[in-house]
Amino acid sequence: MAHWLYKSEPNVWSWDDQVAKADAGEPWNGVRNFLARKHLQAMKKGELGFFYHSNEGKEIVGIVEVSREYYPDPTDGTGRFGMVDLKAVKPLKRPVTLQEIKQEPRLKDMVLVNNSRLSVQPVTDAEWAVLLELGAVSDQG
DNA sequence: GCCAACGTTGGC
DNA sequence: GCCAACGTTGGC
Repeated sequence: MAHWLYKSEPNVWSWDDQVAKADAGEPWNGVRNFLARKHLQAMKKGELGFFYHSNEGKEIVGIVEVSREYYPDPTDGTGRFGMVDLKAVKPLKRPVTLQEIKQEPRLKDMVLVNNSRLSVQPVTDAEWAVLLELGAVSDQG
């Protein structure tokens, strides 16, 4: 099962906003980048990802799950882009900061480190495990 | 607030 | 199909 990472500016859409939606979930609209779209299209319902706060916080704060697979994004007038729905699963027991990630040798190849501008990123199984460890979360597969 | 990096657009 | 210009992102 693939894993993902979603970036959001907390003053626009924060982890707390996501949690408030509970099982209803929230459309992850607004992606206008072809590589990010490719990742959205590859997602399967039930796959897990990290929720990352960019600009403010600069840390991974929670885990989300794909609750609806790729479908058209009504906010895109060109009709080229789509989105998935995400629902909050659980917060990390302790947030993992970008600084920590950069200092961890096992995470040196993370997309977050090497292509920080990509808003939807794949996370490898190995990276996923390390981040769960740093976030003090043990029971996610 | 600055600026480097990068993706997209559009003219040729 | 190239590439310069432009806009945006996001760390600092």
